Amino acid sequence: MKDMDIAEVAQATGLPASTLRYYEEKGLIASIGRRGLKRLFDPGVIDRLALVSLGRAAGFSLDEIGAMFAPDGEPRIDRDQLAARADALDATIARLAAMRDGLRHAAECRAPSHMECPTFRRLMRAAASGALARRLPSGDAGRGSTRRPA
Amino acid sequence: MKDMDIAEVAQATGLPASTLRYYEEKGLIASIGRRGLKRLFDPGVIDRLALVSLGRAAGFSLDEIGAMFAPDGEPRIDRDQLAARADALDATIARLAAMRDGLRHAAECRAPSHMECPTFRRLMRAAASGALARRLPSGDAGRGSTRRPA
DNA sequence: CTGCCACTTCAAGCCGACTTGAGGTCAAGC
DNA sequence: GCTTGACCTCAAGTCGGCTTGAAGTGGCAG
Repeated sequence: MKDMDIAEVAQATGLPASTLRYYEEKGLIASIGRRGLKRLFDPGVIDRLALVSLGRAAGFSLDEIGAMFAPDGEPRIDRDQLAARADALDATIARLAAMRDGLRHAAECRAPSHMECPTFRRLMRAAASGALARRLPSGDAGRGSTRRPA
Repeated sequence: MKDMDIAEVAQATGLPASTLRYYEEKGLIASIGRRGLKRLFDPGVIDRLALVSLGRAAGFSLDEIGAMFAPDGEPRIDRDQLAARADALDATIARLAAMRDGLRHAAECRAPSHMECPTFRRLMRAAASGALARRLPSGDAGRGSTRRPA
């Protein structure tokens, strides 16, 4: 197999063509040329896209993923960065596990109202204190969501 | 303490006044009146906001949270809904744990390049297949993010 | 009574990751 | 040679959860 057009890459990866164009624009992938207007991709782009998907699944932003490819191409991925992300995931997991346990208890609790269940109230207090607040793994790219330092 | 103005509620909850206005607009909280233009809140709003924070931490959207308060006020929360969310969290946790293990391994792996580490490659394949894709707990409010059924 | 400033409203902006739509190009098949 | 339709570009829209900014109001200290 030689080079692929965008439809073939889309087919192979399951990603819509619009996403592939967007990724190219962001510099995450590169086409090797054109036939007329049409982009031609090297089959290696498939692996590259798998790497992008992995990065996304791990919670990295597209910009962060872009930074992981050395400007000249190869996937220079920092092991410290991976370890940091793993730690962040651990923290997230702990947070989610606490929520899950609390919810599970509240779902099964026989108190007439949730407000009368001590576990539920404890959970509420934790949430109000911000201890359970939704913060994405790390990266901290300051979206409109998470609370500001006040 | 009688009723509170918006600054006091903000102070007590750590939420910015703009957020409180936004929540009121969405029907998540209600002011009990005005002094001039200024909103007055019943101190009970603090608990209500704790509940909202809890819902957010559990991954519910503001609309879903709004639906959990019966239109007439009280927090009628469906236990099935809580159980479902707990299950969803379990699935998310499993996914994140898999990622964490994979990242940790890749970070420690002595292969000269990540591409030569079988564990890393397995992870890449899983990500490419969509098995690790970021899908929010449930709710499925169809944001632009998660992949469409094709 | 006056000035101040904390509050108000309303519309618009922002973030990330894409999607969508209008309008254009061109390689290939008939 | 002509049509077809898959591809192209570029701008704008989407989604949720807020924030921000301009312009207005009015309770309360002095």
